[in-house]
Amino acid sequence: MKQKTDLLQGTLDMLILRALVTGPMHGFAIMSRIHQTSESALQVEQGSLYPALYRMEAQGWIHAEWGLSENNRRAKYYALTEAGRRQLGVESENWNRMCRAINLVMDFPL
Amino acid sequence: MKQKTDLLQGTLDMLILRALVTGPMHGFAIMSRIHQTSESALQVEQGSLYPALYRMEAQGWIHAEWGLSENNRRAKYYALTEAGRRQLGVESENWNRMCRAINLVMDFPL
DNA sequence: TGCTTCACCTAGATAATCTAGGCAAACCCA
DNA sequence: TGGGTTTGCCTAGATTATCTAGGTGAAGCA
Repeated sequence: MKQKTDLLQGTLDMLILRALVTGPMHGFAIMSRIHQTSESALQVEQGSLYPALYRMEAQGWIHAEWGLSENNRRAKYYALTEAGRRQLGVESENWNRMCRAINLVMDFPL
Repeated sequence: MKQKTDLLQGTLDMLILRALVTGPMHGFAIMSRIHQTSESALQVEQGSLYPALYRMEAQGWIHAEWGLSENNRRAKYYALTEAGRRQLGVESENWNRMCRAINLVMDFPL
């Protein structure tokens, strides 16, 4: 049985980029942010998050820097780059297009 | 580079089930139907469609029967079962929940 | 001292979809 | 009659994203 918290594939990068628009955050905070703003409907697993952050840093969409968290623990802060901001635009548009297309099919008159 | 026609993973079964609500159809027709009703935004590949149809028949969501197409060619007609109709409800609800959740994150105030 | 929470990391499994082929019959046209 | 195009079905293997299930270490608290 699938978990209801499974993400739609292809949306994780977009969600992370979107979370970072408000400013640099560390991985753990990104996780909680997505969980909270989605009203607990979305739960990103750590095993998905960290590889994604790596991928995205390699792509140049985000930039990492070690720092200290609010709780005085070492944490890696990720910040959106210019390329990341552009990528967010692309993915966001793509998402809207897909959403619309699927809803066209779903709402097609019987 | 990803094709813009790539489907969001997890939505294919739902789209097929939805297409069949209007009545039994063969695979080829399901493909065109989805393409048309989505205004060409969605393009299901045959290599995705047929395995999906098999999966879904094994699950008991659809029932297949050989027949003749409008063009007088042999074609396998798929019909929605009762279980398939229920499944469509489940997946449709799930899709709406996910959509809403993602949009909550995307539209979160800065 | 020991438990819990925060925070990061990774290997391997899982599963959905796509790529890229192939087959056969019907129709059309020369 | 023969060849090309369209219709329609099928499959093996690659790709890729995400999850599962483990792990580490340091901070804070009792």
